[in-house]
Amino acid sequence: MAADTPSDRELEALKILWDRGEVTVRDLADAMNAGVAAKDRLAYTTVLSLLQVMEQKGLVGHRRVGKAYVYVPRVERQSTVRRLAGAFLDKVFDGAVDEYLVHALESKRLSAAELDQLEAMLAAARERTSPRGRKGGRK
Amino acid sequence: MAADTPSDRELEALKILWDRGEVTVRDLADAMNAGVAAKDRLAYTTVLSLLQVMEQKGLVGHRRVGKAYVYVPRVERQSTVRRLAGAFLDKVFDGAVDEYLVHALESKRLSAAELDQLEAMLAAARERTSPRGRKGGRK
DNA sequence: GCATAACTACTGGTCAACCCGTAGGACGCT
DNA sequence: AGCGTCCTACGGGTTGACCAGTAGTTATGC
Repeated sequence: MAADTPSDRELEALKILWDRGEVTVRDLADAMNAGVAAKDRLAYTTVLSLLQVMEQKGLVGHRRVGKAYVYVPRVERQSTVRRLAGAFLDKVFDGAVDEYLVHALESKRLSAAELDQLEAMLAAARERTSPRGRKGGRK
Repeated sequence: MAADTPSDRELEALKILWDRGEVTVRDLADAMNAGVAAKDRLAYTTVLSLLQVMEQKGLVGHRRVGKAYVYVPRVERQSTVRRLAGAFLDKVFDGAVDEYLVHALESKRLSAAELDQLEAMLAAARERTSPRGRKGGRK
């Protein structure tokens, strides 16, 4: 019962679920179809099917409210995203994080604010790796 | 003809291709089966099929050498990986790089060497973002 | 020449993701 | 009760990834 990993569409649904806390099928269908070309919109029953499969995977749960079901996420955003990122890392870079970050840094242009934030995270990561004796004790 | 994006297995093959420059079908099959439980090994013809599909996608090319084919990559590692990373970013984080990096940093433990390397890259990224006027002029 | 070994081409089967229509049930309104 | 509306359940069709066997082809050794 380890809660399967979401497919692309399922992730899309989960993002909305995480955002709203809970949704009816119609809520989700509307959200997923918002701003989508009419020809590419998903049918209501398609979204329903998606949720049913997701429930079987342990990704969501539901309860009855009136005549309709209300769905809630059963997996955390944090852990889910982390697992996806880890899998991606292994798949593409065989776990070589540095290279992965190079591409991340190069593929997008980062704002100065983002860079500051990253620097802070790097420092934090450094702390975590060697909680003590840093040599170059900068900053 | 934009050279389709590789599937998981195809990426696995491409990594070997990039590493060796060129391979015969047998080379690749052996490489992919190295250190794999006997029951999970791929049949020779499976690898052949994989390469044929990859060729159709524009990912590899081949030439005849003796009676066998020698396959070579037709896509660059750099651009391929970059595209995969970009797609992953959009899919999981809607393109929010910073959050993506947080997870990267947190999901794996980084060595001190990796951290140093990252710091250097950060500095480089900073240069790129604002080629001039750095204020805190450190280092 | 001819058998043999290794290679390629082709076809097919399985499975998951994805999409949707139809049927049937529940509810409210008149 | 009858009807329309909205909901869920269920079955099915399509596609791409993946895997592998069979048949035909080519080089090689004798």
